[in-house]
Amino acid sequence: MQPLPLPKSILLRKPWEYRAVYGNGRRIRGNHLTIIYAPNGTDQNRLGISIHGIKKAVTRNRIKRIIREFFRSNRSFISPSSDIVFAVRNGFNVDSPLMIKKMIGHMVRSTSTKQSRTESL
RNA sequence: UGGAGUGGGCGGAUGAUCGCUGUCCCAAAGGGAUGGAGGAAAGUCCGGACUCCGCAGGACAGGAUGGUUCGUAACGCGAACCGGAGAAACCCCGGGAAAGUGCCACAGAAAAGAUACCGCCAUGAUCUGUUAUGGUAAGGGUGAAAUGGUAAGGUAAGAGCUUACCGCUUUCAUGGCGACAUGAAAGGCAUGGCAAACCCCAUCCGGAGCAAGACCAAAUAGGGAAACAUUCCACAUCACAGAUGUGGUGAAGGGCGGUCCGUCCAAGUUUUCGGGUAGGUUGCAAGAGGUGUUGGGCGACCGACAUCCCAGAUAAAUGAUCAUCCCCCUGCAAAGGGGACAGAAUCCGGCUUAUAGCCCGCUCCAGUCC
RNA sequence: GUCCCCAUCGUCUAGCCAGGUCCAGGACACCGGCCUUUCACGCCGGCAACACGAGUUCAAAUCUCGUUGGGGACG
Repeated sequence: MQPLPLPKSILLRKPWEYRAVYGNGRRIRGNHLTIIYAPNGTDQNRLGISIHGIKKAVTRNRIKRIIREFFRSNRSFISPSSDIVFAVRNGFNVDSPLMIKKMIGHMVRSTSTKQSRTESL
């Protein structure tokens, strides 16, 4: 394994940063999960996580850690460098990084094919 | 052996790689060392520490607690004991209803110092079916609850009317720090229930809470002050609306307009001051601390000595993968699946609630054998 | 994080403080009937709820404790 650090400088932390992504971003919808991303002009992706409606602190922390772990190992899964927000809603029951990797891979692939189709048309 | 009750403990382990984070060291990027969730971190139900505000002293109001004695910084917590209830252990309950007010639906005669529905008894009347008056509260009936209980005597029938025992009340004696227990005497029954109804008694409590509080401090708007500017200011004169003269200062912004003039609009510009927002620093972790030995105490707990430092994040760190082992389930095996409840946010002592599985101790009941 | 409040038919609510006549009342909605040529209006009837679990009490929507859910204040 090569080192894949995840410092705090590439995490979204302030409310206005999240608002900017929500305002200008494109959305990919999944099962109780929406990925919103907007190009940020830097040379790397930045990560934000928003969890709604999950009351147990244990599950909330678990989801946050899994998403961070996925992002750490797949830093550039969206091609132009963007600010990416994972918006999780109640009912999200993914419990391992492998599951989320499959899920997000599926989501990204379907949207990219759709985009390429629309572009070809 | 089976069942029941109750108390305590554990809450998967080790290693590797990649990440996050606190502290320390080398220090220019960066590197190294070391630490990194719980018994409930939860609910926020109590009690404190800490911080700010308030405060002569006292009383009232309001709130909380409620057998006794200890323990504790304190508590609504804990320990031991007392009483009640109860096959047993255990669990549970705990001031006052003979200070006052209030309530006790329906049913019932009557729901608290008032009385008699069915009854029982006596006397009178009588058409022999009953009826009037009086006595009585043993029995029946109502109800969640009915005016001491049982037995004997007694009586017209009955009744603490009398007696014995039990209960109750009062007084005394003995034991105990005390709650209370035991014994004796007297009274002759007075005292229904509800205080998680108002209330009375005793004790305790000032209010807010780390988003407390302290410090540093952008941008924008607004506030105070000063300077400058505005057909302005100061002084003098006049016929006092205003004009003139002298001196000072300065001719700045926007709209109409080709430009000047003109006209309309706005009140500004600069400096500085303090409050203070975003943001940052601090409070912020050595403590009513843990562990071991030992002394005191029935125990909760307290003392002495030694030793250890054991999370401090801030859109908020403790994670992922792999390997080996442990426990449980399925399976002949190989193998597969699973390992609860749950995540620190100023810190402690409790309570309550959630919790797969496992381990240990004590008590009671039943059965079998000796 | 700290501190508060609330929960009753499908909806809005009364009753709770002072427990009993409450298997819980009213309005709108819904269903059925009457009226009308029909609809509406009106009249009559029906359906339907005390968040959950313990406790106190003879008796709990009401009093006490806990749980769950919902909402609010503090930067």
